[in-house]
Amino acid sequence: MEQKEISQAVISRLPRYFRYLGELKDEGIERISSQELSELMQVTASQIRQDFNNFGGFGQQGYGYNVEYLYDEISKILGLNKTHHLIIIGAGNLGQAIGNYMNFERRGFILKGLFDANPALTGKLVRGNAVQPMENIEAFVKENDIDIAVLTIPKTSAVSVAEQLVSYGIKAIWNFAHVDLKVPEGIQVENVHLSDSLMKLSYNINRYQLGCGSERRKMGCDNEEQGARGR
Amino acid sequence: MEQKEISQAVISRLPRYFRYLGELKDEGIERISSQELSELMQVTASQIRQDFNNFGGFGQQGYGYNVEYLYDEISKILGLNKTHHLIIIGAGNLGQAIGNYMNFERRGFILKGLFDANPALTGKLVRGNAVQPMENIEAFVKENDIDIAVLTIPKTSAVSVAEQLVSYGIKAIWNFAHVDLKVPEGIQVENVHLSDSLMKLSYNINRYQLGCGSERRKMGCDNEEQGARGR
DNA sequence: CATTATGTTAACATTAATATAAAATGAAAA
DNA sequence: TTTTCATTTTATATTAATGTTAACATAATG
Repeated sequence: MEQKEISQAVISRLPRYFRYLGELKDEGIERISSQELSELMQVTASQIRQDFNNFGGFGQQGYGYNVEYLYDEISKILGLNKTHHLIIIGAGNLGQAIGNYMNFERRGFILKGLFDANPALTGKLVRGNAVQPMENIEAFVKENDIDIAVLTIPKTSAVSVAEQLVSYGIKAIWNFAHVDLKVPEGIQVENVHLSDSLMKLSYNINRYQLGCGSERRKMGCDNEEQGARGR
Repeated sequence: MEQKEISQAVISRLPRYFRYLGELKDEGIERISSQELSELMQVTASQIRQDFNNFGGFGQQGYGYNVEYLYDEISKILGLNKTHHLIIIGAGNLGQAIGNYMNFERRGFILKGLFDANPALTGKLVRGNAVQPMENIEAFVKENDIDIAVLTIPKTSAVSVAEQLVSYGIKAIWNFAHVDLKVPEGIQVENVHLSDSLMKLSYNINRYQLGCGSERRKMGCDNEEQGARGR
């Protein structure tokens, strides 16, 4: 049957295709060619075709791609036709923000509960869910068929909490803690390291300001000063 | 001088190195070899050496890398020795969360102000900063030497607000709005598309559950049903 | 002087871009 | 109406570029 593993590079691009296709669909556009989509999204047409082809070719020669069909297929590939139940561990600012922001519901990600170690937060309502103490997690996960845990706690406790969650049967962790989690094979982790992202931005600002942006090399761009290295 | 462009793949790894080196430093570790770091970080030693070498070689043969020196160098490469002034546009849940979370201050990212179109939020204090109306942005940016704008507003207004920010002289945008911004050459944009990240997680859950995880192919893994394609 | 461990070159693997081939469309001609 | 045919546009194969890992030669250590 020869089904090859699809690279994460491709997967990472799917949500963006999905977003654009959703917009096209909303505009009532029925069909689109890789060429048109290419201009819209600023990626090469060939990459678009290659990406879609990984999953078996959704287009038709001479016609292009049917927007709605393609949208639905990508939706299935991403597993958005299934419902996921999630809980938020850490009901601080970020946890609450994510809880309240639950636009995700539309895509099948249903928030079922929030937990926090701080007793002051217990009972606080976030989008209709009362924050619970950490002790409740185990029973709650087992009783409510929870797939995904959102980790919005400080890094100091993140590793051990993640371990516990896994032992309770959680299948995936959306990790906002600034630490690398160690999980067994088969448990999915998606990291959102905000500070890493900000540092990358900082690098690019810095780099561009040194005149070494995307333009040709200029003299004096090399800002390495020769300092004592080694010890 | 032959300074080659460093790929974003490398840059993306720097913050993680930086994090590990910071931890080592805090533990009082003075030196480390690429081999040791490799085991700690679960990447190949050769990649570590290759990455560091992009910037001119921070180690010494027979010795390894001096933790503190390397930490400082990466810090400089990432531009963390410079101060950046930032403002948050959109003081909703997410904007407030980021504002409050300002651990970033330690790295030179100083929050100077928040802005929101909703008058109900005007005056609300977030980490000591009163939320201001959008009309104030222009003057504020010019008077306070603002580098970075954090965009935590709905996608409907994000594009036009980004354009305005650029016209006011902003150099970089940390974009949390779920839309692609169009900015002129030289303006840096770093996107944090949370829903994309969640969809990627969903894909991987789904994929693994079909038994097609990282293990060998199994029969019946192919869940493509042959539907009508084209129109 | 043997060992350690980097820097660097070379091999390999992956990803993206380009070129070619084939299928379907849609319009014009029979 | 049917058929032909040029055009559109995908799918596939090929080539090029990029990124990663391995190998090795060299320098410093102890």
